Amino acid sequence: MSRAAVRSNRQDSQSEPSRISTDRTRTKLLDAAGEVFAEAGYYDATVRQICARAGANVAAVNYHFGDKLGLYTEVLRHAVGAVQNEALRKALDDDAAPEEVLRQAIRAMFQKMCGADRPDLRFGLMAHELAHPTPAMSRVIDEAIRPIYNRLREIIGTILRLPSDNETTRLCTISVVGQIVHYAHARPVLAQLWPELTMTPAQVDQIADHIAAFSLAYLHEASRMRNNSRRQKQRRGGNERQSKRRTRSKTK
Amino acid sequence: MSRAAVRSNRQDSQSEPSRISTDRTRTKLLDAAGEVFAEAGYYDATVRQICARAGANVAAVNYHFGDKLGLYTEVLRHAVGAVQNEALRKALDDDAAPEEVLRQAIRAMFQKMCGADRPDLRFGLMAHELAHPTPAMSRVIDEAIRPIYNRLREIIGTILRLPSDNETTRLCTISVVGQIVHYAHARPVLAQLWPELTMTPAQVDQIADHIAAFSLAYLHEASRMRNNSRRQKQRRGGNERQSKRRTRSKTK
DNA sequence: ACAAGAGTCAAACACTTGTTTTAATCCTTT
DNA sequence: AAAGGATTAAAACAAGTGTTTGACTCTTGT
Repeated sequence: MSRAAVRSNRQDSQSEPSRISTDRTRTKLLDAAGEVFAEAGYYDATVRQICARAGANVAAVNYHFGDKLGLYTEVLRHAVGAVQNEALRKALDDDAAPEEVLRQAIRAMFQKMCGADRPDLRFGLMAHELAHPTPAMSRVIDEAIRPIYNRLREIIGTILRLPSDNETTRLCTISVVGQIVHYAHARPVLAQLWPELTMTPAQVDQIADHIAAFSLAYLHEASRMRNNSRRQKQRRGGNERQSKRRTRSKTK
Repeated sequence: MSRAAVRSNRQDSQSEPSRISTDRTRTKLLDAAGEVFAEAGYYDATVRQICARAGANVAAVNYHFGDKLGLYTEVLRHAVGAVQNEALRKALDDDAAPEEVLRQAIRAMFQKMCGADRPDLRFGLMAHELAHPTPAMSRVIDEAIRPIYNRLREIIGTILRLPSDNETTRLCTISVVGQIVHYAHARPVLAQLWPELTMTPAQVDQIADHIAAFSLAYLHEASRMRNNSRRQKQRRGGNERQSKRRTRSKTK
């Protein structure tokens, strides 16, 4: 207990030049744990499984990280810090039309979560944290989930012509990510309900596009309605076509 | 082992009038297991927890049901068979406009999954099975999930003017239930992202209505587009305005 | 060179899980 | 009332978990 505690506090003095030595098993442990945690989640992952993949002894986890949760926490720090720039980040920071940004963001998130290629660490952790929160849930949310959620709210708020902290904006954001996450969560169930759902790369793109189209229908409709009512209020006769009365009556 | 096997086969001769005796602990076990399984899911639920709530001995589970999975299977059979008629069933069998049926169905499902009142057994099992499938997944899907899924496809297909086994119909159905299930799955995460999400009865209704409106926007738009293109194809010059070019180009 | 400490390893520990055993109790039938 | 199977109860079992221990290297600073 004492040695482990001392060792796990070593990160505080990481700037010391004295310890340039091995640390190889620590790194291998971190890599293996990232994979296993992303695949199986915190609870189903076992330290023996992680150590086997890392080629290390069972005691290594406790020696280097104190305990299993310490390892998980450290994996988190690395995962969030390292992979900050990815396809999603690029899509989110693009300054194209907000509709196109949203479409690309949905595509990126969906591929990361459901794609055949090795699952992204962040999204693997996110998915499992959603289904089965760990003692580190707060950190996962604040460092991995909330930034994405906030950026999505900005994009969706722009399309809706509403502030990003508006209630409708929030509900729509949850609707969008809910659709995405559902495929990741319920994949085996959906596969049995609909065997043709094989998640080939082409199908992944197709589903992502569907989610985007499905969501944009409401976002555009709501934006249009808001625009109309505001224009109606201001009584500015304009050349803008307001042939959307039909749409509104149908929606009511 | 032998006695347990014999005992668990007793259900085959349930029509015999000879065994009207106790069976009380068996029933209490079944009730307690239903609650615990619906709350915690198959894996997190422990037989000791179930037996404690039922006031029975640990060995009772294995004596009456063979093993934990046998108990779970039996809980399933009772849950599906008993509660076949509920609010959702009423909503799904209503013959109002399909939009209204869908709205009510969403409301009923959402309340069952996220409402404050005691969670419905079926939906509790469904939710956990989605997140963490058990060896009985096939049965849960076939007996609890697939009927609802098929009925939803019929309703949504009607609105879309598409057959219920059409691909778009299936994708839309998954989008609808994905939104619903997401609130059940990710409740703690959503609560931390948005503390005002307290899931009061009023808020539950509000969210359900949002999901319905969000989904109906696309369903109506797609139905409208299909209608227009078909009319366009038939070359019947009409008074119908086809100012939907804008909508379509935006969707592409 | 050599003592001190960092790092590793096999083994064991403490605990929880589902399951089984063995004996005691209950209840029906004769 | 007695017999005998059905049911319960306490305890132990076997396997899996995270964790700790203590001996064994190997490097390192003096």
